[in-house]
Amino acid sequence: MPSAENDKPNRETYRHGDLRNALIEAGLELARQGGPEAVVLRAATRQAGVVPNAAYRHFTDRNALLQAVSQTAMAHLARTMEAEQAALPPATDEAAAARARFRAVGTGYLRFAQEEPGLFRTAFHVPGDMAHAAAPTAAGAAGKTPFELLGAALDDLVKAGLLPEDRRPGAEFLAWSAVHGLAALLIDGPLRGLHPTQAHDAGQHVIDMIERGI
Amino acid sequence: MPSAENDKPNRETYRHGDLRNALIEAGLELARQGGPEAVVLRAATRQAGVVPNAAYRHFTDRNALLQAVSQTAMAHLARTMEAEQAALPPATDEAAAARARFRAVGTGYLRFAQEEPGLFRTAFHVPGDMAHAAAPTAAGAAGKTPFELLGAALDDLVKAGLLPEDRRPGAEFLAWSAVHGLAALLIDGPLRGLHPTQAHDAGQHVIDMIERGI
DNA sequence: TGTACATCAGTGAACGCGCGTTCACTGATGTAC
DNA sequence: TGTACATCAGTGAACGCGCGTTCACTGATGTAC
Repeated sequence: MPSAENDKPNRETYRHGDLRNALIEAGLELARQGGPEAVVLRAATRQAGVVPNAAYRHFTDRNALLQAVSQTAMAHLARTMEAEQAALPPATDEAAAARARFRAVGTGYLRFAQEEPGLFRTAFHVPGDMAHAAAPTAAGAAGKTPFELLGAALDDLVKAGLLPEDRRPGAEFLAWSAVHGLAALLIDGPLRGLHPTQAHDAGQHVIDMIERGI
Repeated sequence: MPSAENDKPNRETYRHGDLRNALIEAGLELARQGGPEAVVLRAATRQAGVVPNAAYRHFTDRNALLQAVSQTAMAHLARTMEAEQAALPPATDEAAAARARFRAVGTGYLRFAQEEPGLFRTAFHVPGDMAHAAAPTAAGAAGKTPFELLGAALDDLVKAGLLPEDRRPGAEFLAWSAVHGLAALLIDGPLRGLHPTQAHDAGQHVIDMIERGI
């Protein structure tokens, strides 16, 4: 039973065991450090302790690997957003809870963008076709997507009476634009290198604006 | 007197005449079609009808060329924003004018992003260090930057009494985030391929949100 | 429980490619006399 | 106005590199009898 990764020195057979996942994991590490361009097939196989062409047993080409890595990065983003919601202190009333959950969607999104800029950029990198921030993985069984989390939070805002029903349609794109834009400015725009505290404040201000303007 | 570009067939001397600008122009064309990654030194020299290493008479390396192209793309963005303002019909009063000018800043920004996605991405590509959307070119004498245009529009909003003075500080980052985020979603996000009309509408909605939420 | 065999994951070697960058060069241009 | 010369923009050839991808292979594994 070979361990799933880092078995370069001590693999007991020439068989890897779980190369597909090892390659995705390696790709994630590359993406973490250098974004989507850094997801290089040969580098991933190197990191998995395997010969370059071995990757072709599991991915039709480099782009297929990149796509898998991208989807995984997107899943990580969603998980971070859910974690942000899960960490919320209990709210006094349902309205306050809905509002806190909504804000956590944005805060989690921004947290991930700042803590994992390489993965964030990779998640939103478009290999051929995109929209997988919105659509769940074709291979089913994935958790909620970032877009779905945002939609649910907005629905709750309406239920709690904090957002008029007639403002609900299209609201996700307003909120998403504002938060996504700040993320971009923080990652490779003029707000790069902002102190995490200031970045957090900027995030709260943007979310304030969304709440007011939505 | 060789023409500035496309003189591959009919250059009368082996001297180019204005290679530096020709390379930037070629780089812009590459960026237009494929974004910053497409700004390949050899491709630029090819398009300029010159041998690869000739570029080194004018740029220390590939990155210096990319940076020059990026700055030019940013200038194009600013010019598009100014054009959007200049095309505004005369307003009835000063407040209406200020408001229209503010909205034109965002509309022009989004127009450029959608019409020239490759250049837009290149303008915001960070070669080493960035923030040149905010800071004027070191080599002086450039026009207003996008950031300066936005700042001026916000100042006018305050003067016209449409924005409380205490909301002015930091307002550029709120507005910028929202518009920039929409641009990103339109260019390589889930809103890609949106019909220009719908994209325009989305832009107006985002600007509405900004006006309300700022 | 033991043997024969098909499968297919990973090997080893090689390919062609375009890239950025270096070197020593040449010859058109502008300047000094 | 004409000649000698220094400058330096562009040439020509070459480099080493890492990349994605292909091919024919081998041998560990699981399955059928």
